[in-house]
Amino acid sequence: MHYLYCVSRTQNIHVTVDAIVFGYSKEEGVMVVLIKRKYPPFEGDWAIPGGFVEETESLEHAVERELQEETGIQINYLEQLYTFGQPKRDPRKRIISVAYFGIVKTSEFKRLHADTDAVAAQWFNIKELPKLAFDHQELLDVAIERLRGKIVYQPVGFELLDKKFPFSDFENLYSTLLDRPIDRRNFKKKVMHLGILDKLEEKAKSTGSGRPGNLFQFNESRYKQLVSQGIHFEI
Amino acid sequence: MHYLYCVSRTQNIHVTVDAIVFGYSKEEGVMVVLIKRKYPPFEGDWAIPGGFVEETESLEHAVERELQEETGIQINYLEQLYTFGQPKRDPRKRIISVAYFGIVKTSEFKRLHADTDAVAAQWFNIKELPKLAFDHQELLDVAIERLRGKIVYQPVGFELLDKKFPFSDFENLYSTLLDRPIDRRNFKKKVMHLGILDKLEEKAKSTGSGRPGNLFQFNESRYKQLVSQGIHFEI
DNA sequence: TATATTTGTGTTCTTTTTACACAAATATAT
DNA sequence: ATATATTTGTGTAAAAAGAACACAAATATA
Repeated sequence: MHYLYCVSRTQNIHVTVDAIVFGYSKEEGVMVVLIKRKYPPFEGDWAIPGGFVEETESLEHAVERELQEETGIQINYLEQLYTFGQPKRDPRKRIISVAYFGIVKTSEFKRLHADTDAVAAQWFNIKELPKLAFDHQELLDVAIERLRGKIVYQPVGFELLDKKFPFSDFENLYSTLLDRPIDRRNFKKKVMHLGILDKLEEKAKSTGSGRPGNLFQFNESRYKQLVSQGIHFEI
Repeated sequence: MHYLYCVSRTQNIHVTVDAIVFGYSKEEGVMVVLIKRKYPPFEGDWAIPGGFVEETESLEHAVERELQEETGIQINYLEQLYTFGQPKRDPRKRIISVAYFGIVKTSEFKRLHADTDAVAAQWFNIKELPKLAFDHQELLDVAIERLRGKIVYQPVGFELLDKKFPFSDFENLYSTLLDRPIDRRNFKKKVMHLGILDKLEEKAKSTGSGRPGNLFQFNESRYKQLVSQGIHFEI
C-alpha cells in the first residue's frame, strides 16, 4: 500500500462521535449524562449521547450538535478522549466512534438537571450507573479514568465549578474524585502557593449552617504561565 | 437525533490509520520513519505511513498491516495517539485519520535503518524534518509531545532501548528527549531507588574510548507493581 | 444563649530534591 | 611503555517540599 490517499476504495465504515459529559455539585457528587434508547438494539438501555458525523462538519462540531439535539446541553469544556473501533462493537455495521470528554459547570449542571428529563436524558452519579448499551461502559470507564487523572496535574476542576466558589467546594471535588480524604490545610497551602486561585473579598452566601467562607476564583493567566513552564499539578 | 444508531444514513467519510514510529540510537538520537509520496497530491513530499482501514479488521490490526506493507516495520510498542478529522485535511475527500504512536527498539531500529530505503521509507531525526504532506507535521508534533510527556512519568524509554543497555544510553535518551542536561548521579540515584532497573553482572563491550560500564535491564514486574500502586515517574 | 457546623490558620518533623568533584578503567597516540 | 583523552562510578550536605496535626472564630438552629 504505497498508494495511501491515492486509491479510491469504497469503505463501508461509519463514523460517529460520542460525548461523555460530566457535571458536579457538592450535594450529588460527580454526575454523567446518559440517554435512554428508544429503539433496538439495546432498546430501553441507557447510552452515551452521540451520533453520526456529517460530511462537512468538524468532529467537535458534530459533538456539540449532537449534544444539543439529544440533551440540550452546551458544554464549556471539551477534549477528545479516545477512538473506539472494534469491528463488532455495533451488531449492525462497522462503526468507528470518536469519543469526547465534556464538562459543564455546577450552575449549568443544576439548571440542566432540572429539565433534561424532558428530552429523555438523565444525570447519573458515576458510582451508581445503570447497565449501558454497546461498549459504552468501557467508554465511560476510560472517561472517568481520564477525569481523575487530569485533575491531579491540570486544574480541570475549575471547569466543573462555577466561576466563583468557596474553597470547600474545590476541596470536596478533589476529595470526591480522588476518593480519599484531603488535608485541608496542606491542600490549601499548596494550591495558594501555586497561585492558581485568587481569594475574593466576597463571602459565600450562607448555604446552611456553619461559618461563611471567602469565595475564590480561578486565575487563568497564572495557570497558563505555569503550563508554559511545563509545570504539573501533583495535588 | 434520538435515533442514534437507528438511522441508516449514507456517510461518505473514509477512515485511515497513520503510524508515527520512533526509533533511537545513541549516535543518531530520536528518529521517526517517513515515506516518500509517489503520486499527487503532495507528490514527492514525505508523509507519515498509513492507509485505509478494512471493514473487518481492528484499528490496531490496520496499523500493523499498513506499517508492514509500507515500511517492513514490526513495532514492539503501539498506542493510540489522537484522531484527526478536520473536513479539509485531505483535498480530495473527507478522511478521518486515527493516528497511532509506535516504538521500535534500538537494535531493530539499526537493522531497519539499513534497509528501509528499499521500500521508499526513511528514518529522519526529529530535529531535522523535511516538509511533510497534508497536516502530517501536526500529527508529528502531537506525537513528539506525547513521547516527551510519556517518558517523564512512564518508562517508555525502555521500549526504545534494547533489552540490555549501558546506563549512559538510558541517561542520554532522557537528556535528548527532554532536551536538557541531566545530573548523572541524581538521575541514577532516583532510577535505582525506584527499582525499575536491574544491574547485570555483564559489562558492556567496549564501544569506543572510556571505561566500560555495567549493563542494565528493565525490571518489568517491579514496574507493573509500581503502576498498580498508581505511582508516577517524575524523572 | 447553648449547641452544632463549617471556616481559617502555623509549626514541626520527615522526605525528597538539588548541587557538586574526583578517582578508576579503558582506548589511542606517541 | 607511558602519557593523554574519554567514559564510568560514587556520597554528602544544604534546600525545598510534603505530611501530620488542633484549636479558635463565625454563623444557623434549637
